Amino acid sequence: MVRSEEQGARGRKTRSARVPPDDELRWITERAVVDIIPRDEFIEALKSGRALRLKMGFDPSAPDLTLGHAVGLRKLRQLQDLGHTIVVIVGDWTARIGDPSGQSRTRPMLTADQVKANAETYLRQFSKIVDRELTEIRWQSEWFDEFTLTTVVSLAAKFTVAQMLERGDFSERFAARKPIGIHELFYPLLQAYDSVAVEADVEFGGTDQTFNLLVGRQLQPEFGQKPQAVFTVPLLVGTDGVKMSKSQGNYVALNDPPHDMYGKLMSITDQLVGEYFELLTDVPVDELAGIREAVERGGAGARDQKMRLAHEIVSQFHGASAAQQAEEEFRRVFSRGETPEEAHDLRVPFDGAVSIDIDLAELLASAGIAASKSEVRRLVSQGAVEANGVPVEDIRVTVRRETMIRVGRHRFVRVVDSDRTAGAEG
RNA sequence: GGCGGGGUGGCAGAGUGGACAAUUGCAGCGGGCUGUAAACUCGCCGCCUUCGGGCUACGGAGGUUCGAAUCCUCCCCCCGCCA
Repeated sequence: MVRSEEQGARGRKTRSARVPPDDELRWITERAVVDIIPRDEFIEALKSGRALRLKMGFDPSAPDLTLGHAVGLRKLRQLQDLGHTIVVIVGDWTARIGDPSGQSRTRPMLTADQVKANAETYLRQFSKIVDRELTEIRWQSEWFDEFTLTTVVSLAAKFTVAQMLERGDFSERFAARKPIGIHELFYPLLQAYDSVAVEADVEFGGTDQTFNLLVGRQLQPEFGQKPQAVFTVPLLVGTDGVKMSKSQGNYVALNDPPHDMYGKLMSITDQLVGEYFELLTDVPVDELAGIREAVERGGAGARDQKMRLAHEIVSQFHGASAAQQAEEEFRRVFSRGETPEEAHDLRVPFDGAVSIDIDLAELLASAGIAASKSEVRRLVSQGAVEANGVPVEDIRVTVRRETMIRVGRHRFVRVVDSDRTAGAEG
């Protein structure tokens, strides 16, 4: 019914947006931007004061959003604040195909329930950056469920194999005689059709999406629509300086608790600090050069810049006081080597005794702190485990209530009396 | 339809009858040094263990053998080329 008010691209009710002053316009179109196609047209559109429909899609195949996603979402937020409309596409169909970038295999089909759950988690994280209330959320199944073989074939008929081979990873695989599934060719097509379905004015994505976004731009005129502009943002590099990806474990998730997020940001390589500031904070552009220099000089100054970065970013997602706490905790544990304020409690029955002997292997493995008992033995033999600051030499240790056990650099657990805890709760 | 290549630990990729829980690289984990950076360095990296050893593993099922990731049979799966 939303659609009925806005029949067709030309008949759509035009709403207005605020026209940004020049400096803001420059921010929008230059900072954290790789390419805008066509640039001039996009800028004209922003100046026209007409509310644009800004499309961004996601596949509900993996529920965790990372700081990498935040780059594009922050851009969308900026535009949303001007009064433009964000249209989020839940890619419940494309998720079944899996974006063929990389040599990823065909993913298992997700059940409708999984998709729904993932989409919900996604949107919750999404809302940390953009205003969900003002966002139009659309599911691909709204239109693709209606598709027949006829529709599919005629859609496919609008593109050629040569056009598809323009895409880097396809042409590389083709050249290397590596397999390319026919269904993979449909990924860009379906994504492109989304743009038609929602009448997108602009589509956003990381640079790895450029090809897909352009296919949308090519397809729209076939349906009598004005071709969308294509807006690409940089891909955020992972904490270790390599491409950020979940399988590498080098990402910062938007859902990470404050101290984790803070810690991960403190562990990024120095060269990344400037980039992270530029892409993920509102720190003014003229300060960026100074930050980069400070980091380059190394030492405590570099660390301080990193702390500022961590503070800035944690504040965005968890608020200033959480950021403050995370920072204090960081200083306490890593700068001063003290034990953390908070630690996961492991409940052990003391049966009234003051101290008891426990099997660390059993305890840590069953609590999920270590992968297996063997691993605990290894850790102990390598001197990686300490109890109340004293290295543990045997997997059998004597502990008292509140004994703090440290595993490696940043895993802490506290032994508590399960009897007492139970009593206190009841 | 014809011909060929291949399925080994998170990945890549050796091994082609015993010395293989399986070379090596990457990733990961831990110690040292530091700024939870980088670089460097040392160690670990299937599970269980009373530390003697035991168990499970090289696509699946059988078989040959004192002994199989390695040989044989059947099956399943993947890939390329030609038509």
